[in-house]
Amino acid sequence: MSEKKEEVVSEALKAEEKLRSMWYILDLEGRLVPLDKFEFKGHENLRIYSGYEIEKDRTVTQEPPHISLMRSLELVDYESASDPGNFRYYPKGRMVKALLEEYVTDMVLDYGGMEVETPIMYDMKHPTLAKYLHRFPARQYTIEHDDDRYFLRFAACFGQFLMAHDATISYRDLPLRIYELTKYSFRREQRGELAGLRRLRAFTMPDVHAMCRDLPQAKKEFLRRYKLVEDTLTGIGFDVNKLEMGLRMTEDFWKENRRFVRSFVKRFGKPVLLELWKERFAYFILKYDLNFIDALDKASALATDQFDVENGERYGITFMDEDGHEKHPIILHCSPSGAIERDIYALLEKAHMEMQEGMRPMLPMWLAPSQVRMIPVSEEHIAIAEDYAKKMARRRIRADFDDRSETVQKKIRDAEREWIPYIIVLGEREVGAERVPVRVREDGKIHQMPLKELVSEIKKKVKGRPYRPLPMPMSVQRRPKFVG
RNA sequence: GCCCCGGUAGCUCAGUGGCCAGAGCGGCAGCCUUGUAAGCUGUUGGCCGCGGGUUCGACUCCCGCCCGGGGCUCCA
Repeated sequence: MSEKKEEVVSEALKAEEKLRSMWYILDLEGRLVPLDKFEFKGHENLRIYSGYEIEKDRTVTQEPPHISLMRSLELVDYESASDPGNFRYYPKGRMVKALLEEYVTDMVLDYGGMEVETPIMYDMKHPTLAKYLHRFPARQYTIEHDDDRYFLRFAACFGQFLMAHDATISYRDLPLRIYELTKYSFRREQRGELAGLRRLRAFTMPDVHAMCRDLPQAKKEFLRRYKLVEDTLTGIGFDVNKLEMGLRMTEDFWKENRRFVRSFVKRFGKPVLLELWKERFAYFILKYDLNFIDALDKASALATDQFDVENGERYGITFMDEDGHEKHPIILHCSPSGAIERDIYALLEKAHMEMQEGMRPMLPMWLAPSQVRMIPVSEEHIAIAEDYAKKMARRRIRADFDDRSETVQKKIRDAEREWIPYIIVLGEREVGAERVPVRVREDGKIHQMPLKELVSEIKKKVKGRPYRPLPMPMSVQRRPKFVG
């Protein structure tokens, strides 16, 4: 091969390959238990996450259930005209994603994050970045233009650090919290690692950094951020108690901060997988991630936070301390929800698992593309259905009406297949009636109630979450089919 | 990236080394005027993933590529 294309493989990638580390379970009593000694009974997901699974019979190797769901619900789809791992979002999917983006952003702003926006591509020759590239275990997309070579960011760190480098910061400003929702972060993952929405090459990641004065302040901030993580994941619709924590740190950090680490695990409330490194090979000395276990027993990280002791110096980020000396901050890197796409993946997988348990699969109420479907019994009732839908829309509820010339049964079936939480059939009996028959997906029963009551029930369920209007026409008749 | 499996209509899928490649769903047209998970009839619709090769003849066999899934690995 005369013109072999040199691939930029970061040193961190190579370093990781020969990394020496030890694995334990750190339990609630603060004991370090080697994996083969830990009693996993009652901690099945931790066993799966730890990779300590005894050969399970998986004769059927199947594709993750969220893949057919993301398509059949018309949320997301492959785009074969792009690079693999770059997806298209249909109107409903865009709405779900936008709501998640807004929600996570709201949470971070509440926490005190200052939202910024930075470029998505950077000069490979930039001295600071070139070094950082080699500290991050990811493959880049590169863009060449004449003699210049750029890479697409794989996280929000670059822009924020360069910004912080130029800022004048006093110790009084710390912890300094900077936030960006990267749309997108790009990582050119190995082809075989891509899987539906679980692992992409372009993804949307909220990234909050906190510049801290010293280790004690960083530890305090770290715990505050853990609350942000917990609240965000819970607010999205996850049960944090069902996630598994991976904690990684250097042996030195463990030795010097045992009490802190133990109390953190206690705070989490379950035993965690702990990886100890003999020496620091990465830019961080501690990191954790919260992992979701999907329908096929695959684990993938959602939220994460890290203690970075290297980039303050590498990027020349300084603050003026009380003693009049310039110092480098410790930087915490956190994604409170993990990638937004991955949240969608996890929500779909969760719904699938619930379906297997005999429940009707649903998205959280605030994310349901259509929350209420009005079904007129015959043509004469379309007007009332439309009227009711509009009434609800005025109360910021996503309601629509099925004005197609189909049987009531067919329309109900279709609404159920869309996972619509509430279905109301409207006919002669409902004209001028006080109450309407609401078919509630959650319990599968029909509840007679005034529209008003349904409005307040929905309001209660979506409280504190952002709102977006119906992402398509209110008339079901007037909607294209994006999939099948 | 490597190994294995797959790609046929918008969707799900059947099919054969050779006459015009099939079904269901969907779309469209008409009928029906519907009461809590699929009403009836008709009709439309296919570079059989792309390129090359073998062959009298390829959707079918071979090679390469692209796309998807699984495994290895890895992460948000």
